[in-house]
Amino acid sequence: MTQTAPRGGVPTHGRELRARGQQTMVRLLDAGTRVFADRGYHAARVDDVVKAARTSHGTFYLYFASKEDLFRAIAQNVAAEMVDLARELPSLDGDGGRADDGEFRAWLTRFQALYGRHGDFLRTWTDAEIGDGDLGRIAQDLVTEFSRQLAIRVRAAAPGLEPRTTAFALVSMIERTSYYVQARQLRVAPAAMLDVIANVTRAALHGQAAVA
Amino acid sequence: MTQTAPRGGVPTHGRELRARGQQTMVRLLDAGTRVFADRGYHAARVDDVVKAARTSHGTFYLYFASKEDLFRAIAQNVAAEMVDLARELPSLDGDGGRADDGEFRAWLTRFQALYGRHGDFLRTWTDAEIGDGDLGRIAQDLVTEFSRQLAIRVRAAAPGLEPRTTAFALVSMIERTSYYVQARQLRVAPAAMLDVIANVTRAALHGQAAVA
Amino acid sequence: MTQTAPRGGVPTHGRELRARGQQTMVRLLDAGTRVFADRGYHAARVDDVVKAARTSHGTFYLYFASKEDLFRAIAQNVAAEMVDLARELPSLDGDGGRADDGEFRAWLTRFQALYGRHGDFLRTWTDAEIGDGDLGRIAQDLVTEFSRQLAIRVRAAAPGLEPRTTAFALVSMIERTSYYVQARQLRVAPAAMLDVIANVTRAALHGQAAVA
Amino acid sequence: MTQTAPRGGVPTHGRELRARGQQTMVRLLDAGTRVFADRGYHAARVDDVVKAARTSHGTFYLYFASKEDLFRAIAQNVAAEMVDLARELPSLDGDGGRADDGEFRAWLTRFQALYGRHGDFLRTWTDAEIGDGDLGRIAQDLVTEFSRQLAIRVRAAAPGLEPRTTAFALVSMIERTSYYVQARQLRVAPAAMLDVIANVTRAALHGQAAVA
DNA sequence: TATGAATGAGATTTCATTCAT
DNA sequence: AATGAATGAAATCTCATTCAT
Repeated sequence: MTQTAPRGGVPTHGRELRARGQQTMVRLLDAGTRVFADRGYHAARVDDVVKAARTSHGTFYLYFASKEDLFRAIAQNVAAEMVDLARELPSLDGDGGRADDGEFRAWLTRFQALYGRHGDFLRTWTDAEIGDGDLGRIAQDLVTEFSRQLAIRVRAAAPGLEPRTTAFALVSMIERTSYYVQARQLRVAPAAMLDVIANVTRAALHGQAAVA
Repeated sequence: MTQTAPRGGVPTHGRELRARGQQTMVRLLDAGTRVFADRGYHAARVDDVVKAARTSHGTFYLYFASKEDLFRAIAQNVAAEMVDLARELPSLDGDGGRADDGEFRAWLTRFQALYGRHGDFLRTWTDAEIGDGDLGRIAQDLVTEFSRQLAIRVRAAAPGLEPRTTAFALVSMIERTSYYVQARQLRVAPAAMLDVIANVTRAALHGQAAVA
Repeated sequence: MTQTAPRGGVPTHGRELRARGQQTMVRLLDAGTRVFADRGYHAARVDDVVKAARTSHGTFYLYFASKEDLFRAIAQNVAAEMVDLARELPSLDGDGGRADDGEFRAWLTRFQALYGRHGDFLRTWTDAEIGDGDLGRIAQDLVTEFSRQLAIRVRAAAPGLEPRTTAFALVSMIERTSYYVQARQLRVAPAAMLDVIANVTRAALHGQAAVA
Repeated sequence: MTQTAPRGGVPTHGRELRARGQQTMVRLLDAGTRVFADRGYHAARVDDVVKAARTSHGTFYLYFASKEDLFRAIAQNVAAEMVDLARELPSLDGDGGRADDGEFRAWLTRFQALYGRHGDFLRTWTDAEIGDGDLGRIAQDLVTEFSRQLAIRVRAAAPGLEPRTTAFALVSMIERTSYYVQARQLRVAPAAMLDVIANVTRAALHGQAAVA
């Protein structure tokens, strides 16, 4: 409080780590992912994390400056994975037929799988985000990049549409359905959901009525 | 943003309320809505609420059993308003032309307005929800009812489609775009968003390509 | 950490207090004075203070924002008392004889008494002071005011001397001897110390050799 | 400010030190002096010390049993230097004129220089001292020896005075003014301060009024 | 019906010291 | 002789809830 001098144990952002250190850090990240997913950001205790990682409080703060810092680190990893996937969105061109549909469906499958892996964590994002600029920015960048990538495909596939807004609507649909499915808020089989998303997307871009 | 009818907010001990008590309760509900919207569920302090309501801690617990109880009361009011709106969804029939489009767009406008009023509060829902069954149920019921109402319209309008899943996808899109627009995560004019949603919906149901 | 909103329980600086509150605050100030004096600033635990005041942690933070805040409050009280005393310094004029000596010696007696009452606390000041601007300022103001008051008397009594520096040297002597006597670092009777200080002061101002 | 002769700093296990070990120990003593001076005893982190000495925690505890042990080692060195100086106090005899004044003033200059070198460290002494017998003794011994040496000179120079108490008052003045000047609590040029101290001392011993 | 005061369990974070290599 | 990693006891502070009037 009174202290302004730099803290003793500076958390590892850039510190060189030996094998043992690497291991501990991974254990903490894994434990954090699990605990945040299980309890949510606020209910998660640093104590839960260190217990899950079989280490001590002191060690935790050797690697992360705070609970928030750990969350941010995990969030960044997850966000990076998702951005990578967004960049691999296939073209949505085609004659309005099913030419490229297969690729898009394959991509949606991968998206659902990724969301399945990270969904529990992602659901806690809003919980953590409140009142914090840094975290909000990561989330916003993620949505923005997703929309941007999709907008590029929309522009190419359906020149008559306003690409940014359309992409944004589709991203919202894709993300939110995954969220709800993951959260089991509605009993819908992922495969059925995928069909519908693909159909709605095709219809939106090419005016092709979906077939059940 | 401002609460008027204290529907759902049952006083702690089931007491009958005189005029003065009514007033205090409304002040607390209003204050709670504001404070939760501003800070989120966890960051909101009971102290903030009682200060905003110009009353005391003691009084707070005369009307609500806990902070969560207050949140639930507000959430129920908001959910009820939204369910009311969901039930007024117009038919989505038509010849695939724009016959009923006007009504749907009018409804979307109302939805956006309602979301504009309650959005800040709704965004904190996830924050509060984690780890709590009771609150989760209100949210789930809301989504379920929305989907159910929309599914009814879908069944009538596009018999070839799987109504539940389709409705679910559209609800996701409508809700999430509103969320993002409200949260200003993407700069899109509400009107433009409305156009796109209406078009995507029409395309999804009637295979009519959207026109910018 | 994430929180920027004002805290719930704002400490009492200006808050109106009822009788009970007044009592509690006084109990905390008394307890703090005792505990700081006994253990020093760093070794003193908030827990010690609340135990001594027969109250709880929560209550403590209702009245003081932090341990430092409590220290500052006590320090200000003590400083104010000492400044009051400084302002009552008698004139040091005289024919070089003992005309005004009596008054000065009476004042020194009062100073020693005051230092006797607050000395244990004052000794911890340096301990607390490190790295904190606010506290340093109070201490500096105290020394400055003491020197200023004494310089006024010196200017009148011995026009040939540089008043500020001389006053400063005398204040140093007065303060430090009291400190050492209080801390029992040297076994000297307060009365003997007083004689010497009075003699040195007279000699310094009027060139009158002291008589044992 | 920089430590050279590691007098007093006994290695933890009484080991004999090779050249490399000597070097490391000196680096730690130097670093400790700097860090304690900068931050004070409590705020100084062992981590700060090892960083400043470009070594590790493990190594630190190879040379010193604890943080306090390091402080004590440094304190002993400083105290020894000051005691050496105290023993070189010149005679304060004289005919009451300025015969020996020059020597005393030269000594004061050396004192000020020494205080200038070690003052930042000395100021933290009180900070560390609280609640610890061992450290307190070093400080007490230092003051005692200073007073003793000065008392010898007083006894010779002014037989009519009570030597111990008078010496004690003068030591207090000399020490405390140096402290304040060093801490820049009052803007006084060291040279002006020296003049005043010499004058007050002469007046106290020989009843010779000071001349500005 | 209202309120100021009090509570205390529990959370985060720090850091001197020890361990294993 | 040296070191990076780990430890865990202990400290400060928070805040939903209850109490006494």
